[in-house]
Amino acid sequence: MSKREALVEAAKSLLWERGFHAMSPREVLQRSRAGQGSLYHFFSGKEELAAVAMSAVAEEVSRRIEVTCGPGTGSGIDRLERFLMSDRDALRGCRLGRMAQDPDLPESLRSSVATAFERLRSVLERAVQDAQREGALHPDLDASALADTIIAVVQGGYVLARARGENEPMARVTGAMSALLMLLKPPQNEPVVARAPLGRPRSRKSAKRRT
Amino acid sequence: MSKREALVEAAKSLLWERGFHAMSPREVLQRSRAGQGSLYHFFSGKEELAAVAMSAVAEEVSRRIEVTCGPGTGSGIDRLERFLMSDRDALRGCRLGRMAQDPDLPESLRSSVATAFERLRSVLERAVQDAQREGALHPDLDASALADTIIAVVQGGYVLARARGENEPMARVTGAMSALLMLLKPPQNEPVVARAPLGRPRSRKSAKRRT
DNA sequence: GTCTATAGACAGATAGAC
DNA sequence: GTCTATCTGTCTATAGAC
Repeated sequence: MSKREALVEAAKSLLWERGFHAMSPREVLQRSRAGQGSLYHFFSGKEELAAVAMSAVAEEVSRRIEVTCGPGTGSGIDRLERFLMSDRDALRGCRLGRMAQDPDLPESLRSSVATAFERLRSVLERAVQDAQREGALHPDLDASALADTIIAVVQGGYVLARARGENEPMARVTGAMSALLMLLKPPQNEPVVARAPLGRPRSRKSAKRRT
Repeated sequence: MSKREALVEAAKSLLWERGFHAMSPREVLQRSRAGQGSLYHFFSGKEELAAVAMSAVAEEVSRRIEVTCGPGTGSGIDRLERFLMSDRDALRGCRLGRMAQDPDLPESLRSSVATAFERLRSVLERAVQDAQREGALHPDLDASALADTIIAVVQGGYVLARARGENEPMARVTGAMSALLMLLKPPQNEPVVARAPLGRPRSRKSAKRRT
């Protein structure tokens, strides 16, 4: 492994474990067994190294989701279920979500995180649409918004898990969300006459839109 | 306002805006117009000041939720709706959730965050139970897990909003979650004969439990 | 109680030899 | 390309005068 690769690998693990500010050149150098010279030879400084590392992480995460939950890996509802119930080390935190919450995060890293979340939403949106087509999910649901909501539940699971210092809240909320989806099968095919309206009249998109 | 109060107020705002590590004594001192002496007279150091500030924030947030969404403030479903649709400056971030994600956060601050989330869950769990009693929400749902899931959606909304650099994802996911709840009215009262089972057989609690 | 001055450690970056 | 030595700034904390 080249020194450059070693530096990026060290940066990736440190970003995950300790965040951007605590990813000091000193520690990166120790882990990668490279000297200062190498770091500043390949990169303009700490930020560029971190940006390259973050970009790699985003690509890895995106690709993995696409492979495991993309179209062709099962029914829509199965893919949603598979995503929700993936094994997660909640206390370790999400490599993407944690960065998003860092107030000091430079824009060069944030944009990678944003792109990864976009790709993830795209995969889940497709799964929701398939589930609706397959009759496993209520057709009135906004696929794009529901996809983001499923992502939000997982991200929130990380937050609650870290707050409590236990993994349990993650399984708790992903399990509940999964149960919710199971309850949301559309009305049965038999000719149903004028069932009660589904919730009060409201736009299916978010009701408020700020700025 | 005493110097001590001024220090705590400065710490509270800095924790929110910039996080724990960036809350430097230097900046706290500038904002509070106190000198180094005052800080180290009232507190053992940065960490103790931050812990006191965080505890105050947690208390404020908890109390506000209890006042606006607690029992006696409307029907269960209205209280859940009110919580989900509260005005939030998503880009500014959640004072509690952001701290939870900080890898460098000392235990003395984390525990305050944990307590606040516990109180919040308690308020929402009560609202879910009331909604179920009032026939506005499906009785099969686990009230405690659903309460945590609603919290998770909001926390995830913050993450997605910050990742994208826009407020919009917050309204998007809270709106979608709200719509989901509206679809989850229990089966109508009319004697329904043998409707299809609600989702596949599964425990209502989280399906997996780690550790 | 509150202040200023200063210590000691480490951050991020540069210089220059090999 | 890779190294070591060094620079400058900031961090958290302490000292000691008023």
